[in-house]
Amino acid sequence: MSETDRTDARPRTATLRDVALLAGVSIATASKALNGRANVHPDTRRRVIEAAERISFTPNALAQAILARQTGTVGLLANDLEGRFSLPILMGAEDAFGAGKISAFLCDARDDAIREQYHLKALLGRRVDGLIVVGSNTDPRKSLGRDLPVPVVYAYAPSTDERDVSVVPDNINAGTLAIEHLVATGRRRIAHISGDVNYVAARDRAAGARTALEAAGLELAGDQVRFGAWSEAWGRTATHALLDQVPELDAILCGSDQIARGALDILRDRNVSVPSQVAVIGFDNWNVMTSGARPQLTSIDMNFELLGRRAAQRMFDAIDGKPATGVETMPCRLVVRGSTARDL
Amino acid sequence: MSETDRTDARPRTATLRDVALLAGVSIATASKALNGRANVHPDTRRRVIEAAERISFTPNALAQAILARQTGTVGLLANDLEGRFSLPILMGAEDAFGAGKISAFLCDARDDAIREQYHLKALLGRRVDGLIVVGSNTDPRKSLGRDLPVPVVYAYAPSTDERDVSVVPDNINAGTLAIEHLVATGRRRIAHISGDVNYVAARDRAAGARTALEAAGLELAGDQVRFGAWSEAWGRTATHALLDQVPELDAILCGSDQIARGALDILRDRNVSVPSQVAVIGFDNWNVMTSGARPQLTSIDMNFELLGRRAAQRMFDAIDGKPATGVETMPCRLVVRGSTARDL
DNA sequence: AAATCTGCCGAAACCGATTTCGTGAAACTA
DNA sequence: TAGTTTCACGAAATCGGTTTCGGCAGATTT
Repeated sequence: MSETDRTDARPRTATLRDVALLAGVSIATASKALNGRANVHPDTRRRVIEAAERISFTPNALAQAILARQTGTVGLLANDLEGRFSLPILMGAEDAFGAGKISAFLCDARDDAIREQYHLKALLGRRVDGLIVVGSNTDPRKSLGRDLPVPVVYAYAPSTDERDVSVVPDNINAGTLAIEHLVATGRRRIAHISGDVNYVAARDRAAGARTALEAAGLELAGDQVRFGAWSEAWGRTATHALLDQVPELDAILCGSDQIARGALDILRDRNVSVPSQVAVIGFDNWNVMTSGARPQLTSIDMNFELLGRRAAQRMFDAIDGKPATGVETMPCRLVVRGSTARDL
Repeated sequence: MSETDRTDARPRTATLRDVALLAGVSIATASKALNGRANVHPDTRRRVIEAAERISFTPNALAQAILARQTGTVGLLANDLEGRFSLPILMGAEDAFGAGKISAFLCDARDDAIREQYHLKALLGRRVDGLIVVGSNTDPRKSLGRDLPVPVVYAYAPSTDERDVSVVPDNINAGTLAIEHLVATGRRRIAHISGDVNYVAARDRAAGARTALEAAGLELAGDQVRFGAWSEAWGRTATHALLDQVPELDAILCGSDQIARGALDILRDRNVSVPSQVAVIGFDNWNVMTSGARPQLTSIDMNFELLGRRAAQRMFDAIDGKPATGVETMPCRLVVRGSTARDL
């Protein structure tokens, strides 16, 4: 104990050689004993294991990796500064990796192609077994290329190259889910405020909503989707205009939780009761937005953890066996709260 | 090109040996040529470099690390599921690591000691050069121990062991900054709503605020700090009670941006004008909270990136040279927006 | 007693790099 | 021309593990 006390003289980490020496066996035998290989006498094995514990030996994963040609690491190449998507995805991936034989490098390229290439190079140098690329939004993004030495899975934002593997949330389904919920709770005059029309996510959600409306024999209140920005401010602006134009509406489908927060604020300002007069629903199920709202906000959860798990799964499939191709969409999930449920 | 087309037969990654063979030199010479070592003929060097590019050779960082006894990796052991703190800290650390010679493993222990030990073991096995431990709140946390083979820096949450190195935001200073700003803008009857009193952050901010109030010769409006929860709901509840008890107040210091959002909502409900009648200020400067508020919310930024940079710095100091000890506090930063500035 | 089998162990090769040191040829000096 | 220096290069050791293969006891068979 006294020899580890000096903070300024870190002792060399124990090596297998040290274990072997201490146990009085060869390095080869020590290795076999610790890895549960056959043809080691029980007594010998016990001695080796004790020796290893005594000097708290931890096998050098680098040395193992260089032999096995597998590092047990993956690279997570993210572009969303906030980690809004990449962190849940990382969690999901970590779960999928199982008991944790795998560690993840997290890099943020900040939507900069140069930085991305840079990190890519670094990750390949570290011989990651695979890569998960997380976009900053659901718009398709440029492929990293098809001649990489490791499998790549694109999560959240699909690759533009159809031969790549992509896993994305099903925004169309999300729009449908939202409308179906509103219709099921008796709403008939439903308006739609969304974010930037240049985003595929905005258009897909709108498309899904339109389909569901048609299926229910309804028309969109206010004639058209009001595209704008992904902000509370836009939610407020649009809701004002909407209420002026369509005073009789009984539900607002909002393209994001933030837009929904804006809508809720204006409804309250104008003494429109939620949910009794008007229901409000958002997308993303971002806890910080939904739980603080008055009333709490019903939202469509994009299932990022599921997305991450699936992406990890796809990576493994590619690593050992047959790689898939194409874009796989993952279902979303309705989370009902006070802004749509009259009896909550 | 045709040989890399087959997706199901990944070619072995190029090795230095391949480069040497292709350039017609020995492995040793190839290494020297690529690393800019002396005593290599210019022509030879050129040949080697060309060969390396031809087969897009990337040196195996694992092999390098095993020799150098330095992996160029660090472990980030986080506990905040949302990544609210650990991600900015990771960014700051990445910046501090310079041109990117260093990659970071991100692990989330989810505030579970078992999981933490597990990840710790894995990271040590991968021979990280150092560890940064990020807590889920600013309360002191248990040390990982003093007999680890690598330096550890605790960020956001300090270690309970004073011999460890910790870098935390200066919550006392944050409270002072907030009050000074309110006083400087002419506020005199300032109330304080904060979060869970069990959190050191809440108490420290309150202490800093009290000091600044006394320095200005003021007393807290409403007699005492109203501790509660870190939520919008508590912000609303407390603001209601506060306005009933102290109708003449002209500023509310809120323990977090979320509490501040709640306060703003109630002020608006009760037709109290912000900032002309009452100023509101929050902590954390969480963009999603501040920018959507009406008016936009003045807040104290805890400088997480700076924190991360400093933590990384401390780690390097410990790696090569003299390790520091004790808790270092980092200054915070006032960000003025419409909720306190009459002319914004 | 000789021949065969079995179980346990260690020597050595290997992974992919870096670095030290020795060797041979060319270029210099005397 | 003989002796010395300089330069370019390669053989080999090294890092920390895993795995193959051969050898040597001791036990079993004939």
